[in-house]
Amino acid sequence: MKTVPDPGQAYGTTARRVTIADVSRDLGLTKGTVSRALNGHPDIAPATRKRVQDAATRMGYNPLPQAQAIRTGRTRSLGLVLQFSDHDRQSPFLAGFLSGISHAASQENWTLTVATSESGDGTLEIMNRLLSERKADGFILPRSLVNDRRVALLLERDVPFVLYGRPIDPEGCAWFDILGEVAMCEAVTRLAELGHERIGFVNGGTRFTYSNLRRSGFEKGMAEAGLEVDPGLILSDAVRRADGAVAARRFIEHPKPPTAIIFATDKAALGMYDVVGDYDLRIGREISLIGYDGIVEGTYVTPQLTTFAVDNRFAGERLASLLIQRVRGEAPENLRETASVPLMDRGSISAPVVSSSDLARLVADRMKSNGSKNLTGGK
Amino acid sequence: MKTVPDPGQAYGTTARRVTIADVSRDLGLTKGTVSRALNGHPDIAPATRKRVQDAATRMGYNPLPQAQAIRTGRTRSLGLVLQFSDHDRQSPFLAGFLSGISHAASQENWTLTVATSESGDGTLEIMNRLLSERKADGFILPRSLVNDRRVALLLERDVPFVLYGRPIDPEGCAWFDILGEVAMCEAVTRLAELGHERIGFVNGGTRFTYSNLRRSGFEKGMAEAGLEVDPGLILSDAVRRADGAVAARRFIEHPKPPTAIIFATDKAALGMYDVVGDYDLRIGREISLIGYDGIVEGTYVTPQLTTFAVDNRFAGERLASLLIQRVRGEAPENLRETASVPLMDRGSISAPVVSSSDLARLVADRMKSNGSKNLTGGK
DNA sequence: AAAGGTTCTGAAACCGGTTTCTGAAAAAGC
DNA sequence: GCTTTTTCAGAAACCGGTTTCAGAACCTTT
Repeated sequence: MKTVPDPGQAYGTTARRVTIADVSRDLGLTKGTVSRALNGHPDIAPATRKRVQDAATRMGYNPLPQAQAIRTGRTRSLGLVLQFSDHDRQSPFLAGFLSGISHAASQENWTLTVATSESGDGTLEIMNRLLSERKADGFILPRSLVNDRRVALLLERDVPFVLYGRPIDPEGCAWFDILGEVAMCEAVTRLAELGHERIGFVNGGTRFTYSNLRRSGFEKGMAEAGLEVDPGLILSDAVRRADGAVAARRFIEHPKPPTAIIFATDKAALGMYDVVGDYDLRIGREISLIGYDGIVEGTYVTPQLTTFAVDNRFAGERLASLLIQRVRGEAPENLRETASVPLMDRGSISAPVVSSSDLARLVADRMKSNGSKNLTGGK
Repeated sequence: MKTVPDPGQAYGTTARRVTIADVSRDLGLTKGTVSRALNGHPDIAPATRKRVQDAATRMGYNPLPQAQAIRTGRTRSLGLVLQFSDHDRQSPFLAGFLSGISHAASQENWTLTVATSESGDGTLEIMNRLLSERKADGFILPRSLVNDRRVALLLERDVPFVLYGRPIDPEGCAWFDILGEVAMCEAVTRLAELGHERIGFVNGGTRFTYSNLRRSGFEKGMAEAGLEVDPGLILSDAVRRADGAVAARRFIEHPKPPTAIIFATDKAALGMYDVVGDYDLRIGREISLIGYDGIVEGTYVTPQLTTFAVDNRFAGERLASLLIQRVRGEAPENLRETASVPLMDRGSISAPVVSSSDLARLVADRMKSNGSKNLTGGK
């Protein structure tokens, strides 16, 4: 016959954990009274509550989350489902984000359950599983989508959640977000101050809610600087490095090329480094470049990428804190925060050294002399 | 008075989950019998077991992990405590690693609990907390250390764990590891075939068990190639980019400089790109360079870094699978796996274009003409 | 001073499982 | 054919909590 380890000390020599029965016995009260005292029920006399709390502290009592969960349905754990599409398999932002979440969660004695998926359906499926197994009391949803099925699912099932990124429809949603539109506006202002007049904008994925915001920020900046927005100098859906490279070529070969380009994501911005060599252009000289995200790869290129340094650790902390409040019953309307993000000039912008028309001439000459495509770069 | 939601449908309109009582009622058996049947107890008749299993499947019954946990102490979740030292706050390997773990865990209906810490003490503390709250049945320990207090703790408490990286003392340990020593050996062989004779080695952190292995692999490769190991061409404890930069300078300014350098980590290797310009040297021409890890940053430098492409997703999958087996009772001796790692030549190596002595002359000339330090690079 | 309200704690059921203990029926032994 | 053993399912306790319900003791009110 199998010997079954005493679950109280499932792990070898570990001291048996102190249970609510121990506390109640010690005080001469019943389990129920102790439970109600610790959980703040109003029908416990203040003096009794104090006695119980003191005893719990003294005896080192901590309720076992699982035991609570079977009755309450709550286990004090945050759910995070990361969706790695084929591209961004490597999200360097993760480490900071996770440590932010985990840090804030620890403060309140919560934990973090992480799952990953490869598709939207997979994400919904795994969320359902985590819910049915009660492995998550609520979810942090990274990257708000324009049409976000996660939100639909969670709203319908009345499960708490917090978005990283503002949703289209705020109804029932709590969120933390970074003011990307302010950043984009500031980027334009900065470039305009340097003397740029033709500024291109390469937006990110239109399925994300951030892209509309960033675009409007760009347009606001242009308006404030008194510059005209040329629709031909706006592209979108560039999320990968290769996308950025393609966009960069489009702009560089434009009849009236921009002297500065703003990218809504660093990854796309980095694609530009892959192609400028083909045109004998230097970033931060003939053509200026501003990204957004602050990923570390931006420090490996020359000149380093000027960008907005998003603090993902902070974002993680705030999201975790907001979600915990949400699970505890706070209304979503009271759980909405935004933060600004600082511009970090690392050398990829400068005052324009050539005008747009001179730039066009330079490029034309270069392309003629190059003839066929012994060009590097591209995908 | 607070209305308390029926825990069976804690989340709004969700259908009530089917419990073991539902199944037993349906079959006309008792809860105990159903439980024993599903858990493979030998005292259940095969026919009965089949009936129960079929009914469970048909009715969509899944036991609630928390309810099981309070008796068994197991909750089917893997623990992962990530320790981010001040440096490597950004570990790009994370995404793949996590998705590997999570994927393998999902297969078996397990989940992953992630926590982070900033120090060794913090790591032990959070592991203790996760254990006492039964949020983890066992742990995946990234980065085996020479003196690993996590292992000591878990062995003492008899908690299952799996190491990423072979430990010094195998007693009681299960692990997955990549044969870094074979890689280092192969790196030497490759460089020797190209004609290099003076090869430098910049090792990683000596607190990690991998560093001894990689160094011995380097030495084995040198011996096989019939090359002499110059102790002056071996450095260690280079883990950050800046460390790599310092090491690179040391080697370049060596009286008999190496024509090729092998770094035990990509991050350190990338530091070399920051300094070669100061000496008018070109990587992949006057000086060859091989890294190890396969981090994406290696593709942003020119020429791209030749390195060993570690498959962290695969590692995560194996580790999760091994840990699950370990929790289920398999002996650690049977849970030890290693894998090899392919060399990925992306352009930072070539046959030597100058000899070591010519290289020394080049560097000397350059440094003379440079005089004071208007050098970039450094920290 | 009696009636009616409050306040607070105990007792017991409950959550969804697992495990122990017991005994009836079936199989095996002689 | 009767005893002994084995097989297998039921009954009930248990895990560590939470929640409901009932009632004693104390306050008000009239």
